[in-house]
Amino acid sequence: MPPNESLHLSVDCALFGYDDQGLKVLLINQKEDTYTHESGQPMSQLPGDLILIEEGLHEAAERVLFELTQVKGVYLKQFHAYGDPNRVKDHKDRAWLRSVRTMPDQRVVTVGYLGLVSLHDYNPQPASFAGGVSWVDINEVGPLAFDHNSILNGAIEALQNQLESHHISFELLPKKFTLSQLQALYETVLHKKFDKRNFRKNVKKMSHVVPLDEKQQGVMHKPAQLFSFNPDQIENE
Amino acid sequence: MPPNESLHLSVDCALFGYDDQGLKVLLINQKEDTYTHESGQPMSQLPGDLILIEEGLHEAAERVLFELTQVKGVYLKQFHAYGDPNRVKDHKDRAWLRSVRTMPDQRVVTVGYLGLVSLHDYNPQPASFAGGVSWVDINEVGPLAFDHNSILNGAIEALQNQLESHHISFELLPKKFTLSQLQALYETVLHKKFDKRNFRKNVKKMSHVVPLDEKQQGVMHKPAQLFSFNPDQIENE
DNA sequence: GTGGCATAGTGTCAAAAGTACAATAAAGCC
DNA sequence: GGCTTTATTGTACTTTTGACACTATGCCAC
Repeated sequence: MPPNESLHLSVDCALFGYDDQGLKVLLINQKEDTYTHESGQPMSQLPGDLILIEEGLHEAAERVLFELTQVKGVYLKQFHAYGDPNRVKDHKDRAWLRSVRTMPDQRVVTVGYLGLVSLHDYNPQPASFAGGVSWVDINEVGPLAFDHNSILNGAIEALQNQLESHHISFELLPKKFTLSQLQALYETVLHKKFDKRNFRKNVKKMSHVVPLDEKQQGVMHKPAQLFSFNPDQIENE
Repeated sequence: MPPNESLHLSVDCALFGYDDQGLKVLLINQKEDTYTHESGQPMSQLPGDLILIEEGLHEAAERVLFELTQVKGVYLKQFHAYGDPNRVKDHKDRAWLRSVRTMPDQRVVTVGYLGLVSLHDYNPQPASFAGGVSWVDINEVGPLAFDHNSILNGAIEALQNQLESHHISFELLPKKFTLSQLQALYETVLHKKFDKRNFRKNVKKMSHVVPLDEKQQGVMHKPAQLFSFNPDQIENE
């Protein structure tokens, strides 16, 4: 009667990091010699883990990220569940699964979480992570383990959809930022150019973006005014 | 090492039906005498079931709905996964779980699916369903089992968000419909009034809403022109 | 067959939002 | 002081949105 007595559930996190060099995603490289592409390059994957029996989904995603980055309090949001019965049955993934799981043949359903961090203020260096973890530019992600390319694409789509509607851009920027930085973020994430004057006109209508009495320092050009986000101010918008 | 050896996974479906009387959701009443509210009213819930071990999530949702309504091919879309470790631990739900599950104490994570059917053309009568199934107006849904009220709210929100962006209104209307019906649908789902002339102006810009050479019949007033959706036409919009 | 009833159908004007576009200002460097 | 680099600002035009009220057509009752 319990038809899925031995089904496993995991979370996979697409953690996006942003800085002036662009939008990146955190990937893990497996060190197993056997777990490589045909070229011999190590296989990368999104950080993820089976959830613990007493742990909520969101909690599980927080744990996975904390174990890798030692960072707490990052923005995290569920975006989709992936449950194809064959999603962990691909030949390329079998050897590695056998080496790390006690039940490598179990079906695994996974819930995808989207995470956001700024790489400006505090930079969670790959060096501080468990070995084999790195930030990879979103445009340079190769083939990943399992169905992680699909999951990543789902995450990117969710990020794009939410950027404008959910006031989450500040999760990717330093606490104090310039309007040019904000514009560059929008252009990077949405793959689209904005007119500078029109963009600034729109920002001035957002009451949660507040100008500071402070200017950029140490740049060899006219310093820009700094702004910050005031999350309390997100009302009538 | 398998930390969730005995975790269960289910799907729950919020199937919405629409007709001139409004937007309704399909609910199941349990017949167990012990599974009631304090008032003695039977407890209602969203249709759902544990997924089978070789079955995809979407497939599982289709199966659950087919078993209840005998209808295939309804629009179905995943919207959120619910994984609170205590979501099936509430006192009110225990007795019923013990009566239908071999492992009633197992944690159950569920994936919510949103379904849409038109109650105009073909009406899946509750009578044709397994006993105790009924359409309940969306504004008259009482307390449901487990966390099904949250799930239903999530489904309503997803429906509202997708109505405008995803061209799904035709899933809720008869194949041939009037513009007044379309407008009433929007007003019901979005809880918002629209101006008749402006609404029609906008519809005329949607190339996938095509006018037919046919008029309403059997009404005791000026018959309206009929329209239909052409899904192929969904391009540049 | 006329008058009443119910819903269908239609256009204009003003306000708001969006879009295209270029010159001046301020800081660091040499 | 002149050069380089990025910041900052406004205007004219177009498009979209929003408010608003009367005529048309079919059925029914009398």
